[in-house]
Amino acid sequence: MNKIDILNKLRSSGLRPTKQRVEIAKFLFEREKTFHFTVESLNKLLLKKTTSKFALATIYNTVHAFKDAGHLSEVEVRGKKTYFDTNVSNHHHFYDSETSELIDIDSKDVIIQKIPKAPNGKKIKNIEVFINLKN
Amino acid sequence: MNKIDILNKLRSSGLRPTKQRVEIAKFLFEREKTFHFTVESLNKLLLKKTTSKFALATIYNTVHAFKDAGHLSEVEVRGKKTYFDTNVSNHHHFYDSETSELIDIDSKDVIIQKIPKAPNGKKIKNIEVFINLKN
DNA sequence: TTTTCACTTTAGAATTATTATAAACTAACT
DNA sequence: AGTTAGTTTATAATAATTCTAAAGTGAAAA
Repeated sequence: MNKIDILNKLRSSGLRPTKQRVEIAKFLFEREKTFHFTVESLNKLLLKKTTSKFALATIYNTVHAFKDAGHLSEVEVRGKKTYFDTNVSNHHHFYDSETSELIDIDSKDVIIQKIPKAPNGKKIKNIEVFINLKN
Repeated sequence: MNKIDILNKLRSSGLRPTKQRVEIAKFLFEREKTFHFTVESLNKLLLKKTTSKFALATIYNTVHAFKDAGHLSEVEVRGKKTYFDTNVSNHHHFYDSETSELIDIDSKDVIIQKIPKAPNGKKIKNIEVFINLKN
């Protein structure tokens, strides 16, 4: 994903391409593999890998803006931290609480044969399968 | 579940049956249906339904002691709050984000046909299926 | 190009959920 | 009843996140 793509990605989601957003977008989306991070870890990485300065609130704002625009998905893990995932396709997760590591599971690799029907008047929005690991 | 059962439940899990624990246990376990709550909601309910006073920290301590003893299970939901569930059997959940309501799904009602094998050296501890609802 | 202005960033304060602390209290063994 | 280890309590501390108000900046209009 090159600079033009990044700018288009931002503009097409109604996000003004500011210096910070472009830097963060480049850092997040110019990579081959999917990437999991917390706001805290992203902050540290940006400090190390870029020359710009970022207020923590800006990182929160930007990450949530990307999430709302569908460029990131949010994964909540037992225990405080919220992770974000550059993989926005429908998929599931392993969670290794030893290492606090989140690992993608392709949706093809999980087949659910039977689910209950939604309560009256409700519909199913999505199904998340979360596989907790131990050693 | 009567008073004797409550006392046994506490004692058998190494919990000294203090006034607060007995009150909380009665409130949580003397009911037919499973019950979902947050520490905050439990605090409000205890204020309303009992005459004792409870420090918030006591509610946290007690709920976690019950959890550690296997009398409650913990369910984490996208968005800050941690819920507890008096249903400690293996089961799954609907989550209705409109009403912030958590609804049990019997494990019989979910059949998973295929899951990936755990990463190298890891084992699967448990699988949580979380069905998000919309209107 | 310059001006303008709504959208952004920033630093720091505020909020929220939870945990830690240390003193006062109490269940239960002697 | 006396002792003690486990408990409760109020309060402070912590951690993640959101809010605020001022300063800054894309980009549309002049």
